[in-house]
Amino acid sequence: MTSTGTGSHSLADYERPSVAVDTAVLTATAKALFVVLTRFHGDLRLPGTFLRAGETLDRAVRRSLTEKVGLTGLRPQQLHVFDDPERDDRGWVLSVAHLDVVSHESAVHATGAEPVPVTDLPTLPFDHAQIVERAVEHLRAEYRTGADPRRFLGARFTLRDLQRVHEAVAGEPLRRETFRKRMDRFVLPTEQRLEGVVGKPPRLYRHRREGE
Amino acid sequence: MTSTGTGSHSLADYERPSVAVDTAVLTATAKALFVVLTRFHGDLRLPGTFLRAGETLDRAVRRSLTEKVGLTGLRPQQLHVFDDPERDDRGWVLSVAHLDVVSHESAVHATGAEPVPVTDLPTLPFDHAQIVERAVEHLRAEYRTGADPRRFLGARFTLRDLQRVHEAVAGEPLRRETFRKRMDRFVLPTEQRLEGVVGKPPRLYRHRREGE
DNA sequence: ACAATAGTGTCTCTCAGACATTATCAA
DNA sequence: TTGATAATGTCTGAGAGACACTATTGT
Repeated sequence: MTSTGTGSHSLADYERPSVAVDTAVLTATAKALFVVLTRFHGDLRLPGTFLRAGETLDRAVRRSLTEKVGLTGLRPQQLHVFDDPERDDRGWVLSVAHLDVVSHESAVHATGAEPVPVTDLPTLPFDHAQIVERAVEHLRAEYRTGADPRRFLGARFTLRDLQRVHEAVAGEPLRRETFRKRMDRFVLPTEQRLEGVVGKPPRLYRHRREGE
Repeated sequence: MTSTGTGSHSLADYERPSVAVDTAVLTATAKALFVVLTRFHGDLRLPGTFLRAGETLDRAVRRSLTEKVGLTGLRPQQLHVFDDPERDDRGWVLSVAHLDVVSHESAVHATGAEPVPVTDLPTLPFDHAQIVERAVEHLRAEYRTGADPRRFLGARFTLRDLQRVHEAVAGEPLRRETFRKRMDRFVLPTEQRLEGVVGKPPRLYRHRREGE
């Protein structure tokens, strides 16, 4: 909107909700997808905070991640607003759910962060379980559209490593040959190979640039 | 969330934003997609309102549509939260953008509603142009997944009419034979035909039910 | 007869899935 | 030499796009 209809109303006429942000920070290893939880009064939950005056949602998310789990430099993305008036017994609180992604190493080393496999979640408060579910589904949709849109891997990578990222995101094994063919559109082979490994040395690939 | 971190804070410690809802109500004719605008102080804009205490976003959207454009019985869907602290010079106002859909007839007859083709929008205030853009993109994505997910058409319809709906949503002409084959998964032919028309009388189709 | 619309058939292309084969390393 | 991994080739089936053809009506 923002129209009050007649103009006779002012913003002060309406009771205002508290607005919080809660973020599912996902990481991927070769074996599974993890979500970063943090401990509050002994229980695990998603990191979150209240939105402050003059602050954007994006900034509130990044501030909460810095404060709660010591993670920075991220690209939060909105997922959904949870708006049940009864969802928080302390009062009227809307929560804007977000998704973000970090490398697994950052998550493991961050103080206050406890990465947990998304397939093995503890009981979470509020709508946090739904948020994780939406975040995973969103990430899966993203990874159906490209090689490594969230850049879990570096500039050069083997197709095997890329496949393991996709398997972690998808939560199921993928056929090797089909996967390679599907990635053909998104990656280009380089002349480099990874040396000193068992088996034929794998070629390193890079992301395909605009119209290559 | 909603975690305050230490527990020493209460909800009252934080300034709270006003929260509004703004809705892009879309309609489709054989020729184009329309969005329902309403006039406020002489200018066109999307219908919207402020969220009230104890109200869900969904209810606020439906209330605003009833009040502003006389439309009811809809299924609003969240699109995005617009959160620029400076977006409304009356104060700190978040807007939760929504999408909804009505038949073109309802929109034309509704008092206060002015349907405008989405390809020919006037200048809109706030983020309303972005909201329309997101709504159209969302509707297009929906119509790529089924025959008539938003039920612009009735229980029985010709494939020609269905194609026209899809063309209005997509904003471009579609190939007839390809379209028919694609719809094969979603619709079933009935024995009825539409009589009294020029050319071979078209068969009426219906939506395919669970596992037909 | 003719124009107009509905509906079907065929061919090609692309892509996914499944299977087989070749290539190149370490141990 | 053997085991492990990388990379390629081939076949089949599904679906999209393009084109041609038949069917059935009103005028």
